Amino acid sequence: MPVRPRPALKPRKTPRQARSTATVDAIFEAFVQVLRSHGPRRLTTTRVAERAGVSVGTMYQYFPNKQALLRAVIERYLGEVADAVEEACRGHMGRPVAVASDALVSAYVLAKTKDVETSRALYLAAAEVEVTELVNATFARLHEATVRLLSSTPDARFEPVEEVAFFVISAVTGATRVAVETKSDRDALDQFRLGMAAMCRAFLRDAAIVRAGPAD
Amino acid sequence: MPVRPRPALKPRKTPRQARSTATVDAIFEAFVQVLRSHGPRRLTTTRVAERAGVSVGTMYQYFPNKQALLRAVIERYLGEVADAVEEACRGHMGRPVAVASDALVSAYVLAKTKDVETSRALYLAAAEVEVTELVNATFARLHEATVRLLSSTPDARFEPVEEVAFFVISAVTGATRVAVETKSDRDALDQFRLGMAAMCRAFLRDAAIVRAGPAD
Amino acid sequence: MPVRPRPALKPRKTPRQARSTATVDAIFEAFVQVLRSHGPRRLTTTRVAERAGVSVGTMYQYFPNKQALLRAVIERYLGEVADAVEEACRGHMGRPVAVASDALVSAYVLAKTKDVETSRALYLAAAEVEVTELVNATFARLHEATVRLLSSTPDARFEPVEEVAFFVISAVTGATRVAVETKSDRDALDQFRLGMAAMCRAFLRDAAIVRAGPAD
Amino acid sequence: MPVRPRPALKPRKTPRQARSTATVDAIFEAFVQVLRSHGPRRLTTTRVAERAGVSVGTMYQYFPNKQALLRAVIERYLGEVADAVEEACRGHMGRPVAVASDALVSAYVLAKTKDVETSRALYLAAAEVEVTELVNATFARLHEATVRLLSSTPDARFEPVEEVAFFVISAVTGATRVAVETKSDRDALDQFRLGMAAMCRAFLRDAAIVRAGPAD
DNA sequence: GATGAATGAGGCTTCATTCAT
DNA sequence: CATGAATGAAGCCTCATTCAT
Repeated sequence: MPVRPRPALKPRKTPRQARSTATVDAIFEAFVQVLRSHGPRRLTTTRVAERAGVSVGTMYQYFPNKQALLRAVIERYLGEVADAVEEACRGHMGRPVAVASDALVSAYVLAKTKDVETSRALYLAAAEVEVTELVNATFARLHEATVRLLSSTPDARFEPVEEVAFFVISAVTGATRVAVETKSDRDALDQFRLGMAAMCRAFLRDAAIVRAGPAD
Repeated sequence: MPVRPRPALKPRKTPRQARSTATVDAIFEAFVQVLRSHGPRRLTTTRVAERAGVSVGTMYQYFPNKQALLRAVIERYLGEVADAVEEACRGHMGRPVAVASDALVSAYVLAKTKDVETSRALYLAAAEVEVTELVNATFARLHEATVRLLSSTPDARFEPVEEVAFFVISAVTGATRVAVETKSDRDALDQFRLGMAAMCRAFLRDAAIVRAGPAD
Repeated sequence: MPVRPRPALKPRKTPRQARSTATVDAIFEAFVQVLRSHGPRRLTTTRVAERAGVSVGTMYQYFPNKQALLRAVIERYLGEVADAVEEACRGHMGRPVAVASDALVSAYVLAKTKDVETSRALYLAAAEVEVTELVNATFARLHEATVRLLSSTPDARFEPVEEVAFFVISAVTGATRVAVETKSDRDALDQFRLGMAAMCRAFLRDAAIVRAGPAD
Repeated sequence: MPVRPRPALKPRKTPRQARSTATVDAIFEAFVQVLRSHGPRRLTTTRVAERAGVSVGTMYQYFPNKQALLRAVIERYLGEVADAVEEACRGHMGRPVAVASDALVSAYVLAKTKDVETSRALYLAAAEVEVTELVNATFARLHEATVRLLSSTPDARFEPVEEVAFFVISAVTGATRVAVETKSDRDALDQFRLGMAAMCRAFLRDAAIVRAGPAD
């Protein structure tokens, strides 16, 4: 499995930045809206372009084909999520397990939950085969960050840390998916976040090999 | 067959049971195979019929349209999974939390893991809007069974059970999805099952309000 | 609109073959007509299907794509031409150069000239890259047949036959193309045929190394 | 520049001659290159402009549409060929048939053969309906020049000279096309030229009505 | 019943041409 | 004037569904 993010799918051209950024944003936004309102099978290039307020031709100037558009949308979205998690991990290296775990879970859930509707829509799009590698690569990023984080905790050691990290990430990403597809209101989602954090904390406490304290 | 009434999509006819059962089975099997080999977008009615060894016309005798076929396949599959979980729950009512939890998790993971390729394929098909309700209904069945199970444990009480159950089911189903999409070999999946069980056990131990023992 | 002729109350003699043959013929005919009336660039699958009286879908059941259709049309046409020439060659092995030459030229020109409009149209289609190999292969067949024919003449020998044959075939096919694109009426074309025969006769007489007669 | 008036498609503007000539040349060159590398169907205005190093907009300043560009390219090319042949004819008026014939054939074949790749490419482009008239007009120029040449030979007379000329031109142009599409290396093409000259000489010797010599 | 050829709407993509900058 | 982004008609092809045999 490829581990690192694919740089791929640049827009075909890079015209005046301002305009093109706006256009690309509009297309991304339209993509999500159409996905939401019509479902993945009725997500057509024409509909996206129309919704974005540009012609198909224009859209094809930015994305060489539908697949590329799909990948670009997913890539940006997953990239943001992974960025948020990585930053949280970097910011909590060396902290106690419970703190680090909470930070990790919170970062992920918040990122996914910031705009539930979008997250929900993109889960559907992520089922397409041409995007599997992107999903896997993102999972790998999350996994790696978690491994690093868990390796840095002063109060516990995990063995094998890769496996423990896999459980944490699987459970968090998987459960969050269910939550996003199930709940819409802020409160419920916040509550989910706290609950999920508790679950991971519990699991990690259990899985930990307690590190000998310096004293005694 | 699932316990609860199926709301929709009966075959149009019910002739000689033996033959029609065989045909429907062949179609279901073909559906999954085509899904696996061609992906959800190239899953066409013609291809499924061809693979199943019947004509499209015949297939339309059993399923009024492609959507109905999709729903029937997903329904049967999810039904089996939910059946397995419900049975496990029924079989472990009144047992200690740890035992009950392990049984629940194992039942689910085993059901999903019995035929990984099929499970993996159907995750893709389940992204279609027309099966969302089915997925939700199944989730509800799992949730309900879990609530019942957790309410029956003699050694612990959960408050609110619904929420605790939600976490367990979310984590288990979500993480299993990740595992199914990530791992293929039996050993890894068995190991995943044990790990997941451990995670839930830990969470439930933590979440439990210890019940007063009979003595005192 | 469906093409199907009402079979009336006759014994169904012609099951599948008849219908598909008729359809393929109709498509070929339509192809040529559209080519004639719209030119190669406006030769679209839709237009051909429409003209043939079938739906695009039906056309795609017979030909997997436009290219395949193009090749099939050209292949059938060039095949007939090459067949005619080969037969003429076979039928004149061992005859004197002048006779053999005339037979060869006549056979080719007649084949190309039988239906000038079609020949003219197909010259346009033959410019497409995906058909070059077919054209070359046909040229090779003609060349080979000519080589055999010229090698069999009792009254002359050619050295190297391959080259002499190349000139004959190049001139005949090339000039015929010009004639077909230039003239339409039977008389002019017949006259062209005779003139071309004369030209080749003259060339071959000149190129020949006279064979020693048996006597004297 | 050709002798006879060009009927169509002047550039829209005629500004600083130097620059526009250079631009037009670049466009023509690009046209041929794109034709060669992408084939006639993928010969797009954008690609040509890009290859020529100008913007599409600029190209449309010189040629009102793609068709006009196509015609201009073909016109220039065919014009050069016809010019070469006409000049050869003018230069050999009154010479003996064999000499005149050789000059004619050589001039044509050399012109077509000077840059085989270009000639080959342009044969493809010439299949478009909108250049038929150009091709015919060029053929007419060649035919006329040949008629004049054959009418000037002191040692032979042809009857009807138009028809004889038609055969010669048809065979030469047609066979040359085959040669250009078949052979690439200089030697083979030179050999073809000599062979073709021989063929025409033979034909004309045969077709000639010998002119009474001055004596007797 | 069973069959599968036929249908045609609709999806993706290209490219000649225009026009605001 | 030159530029090249934007346009959208039109091309190719797929596939769910029907219906005559």
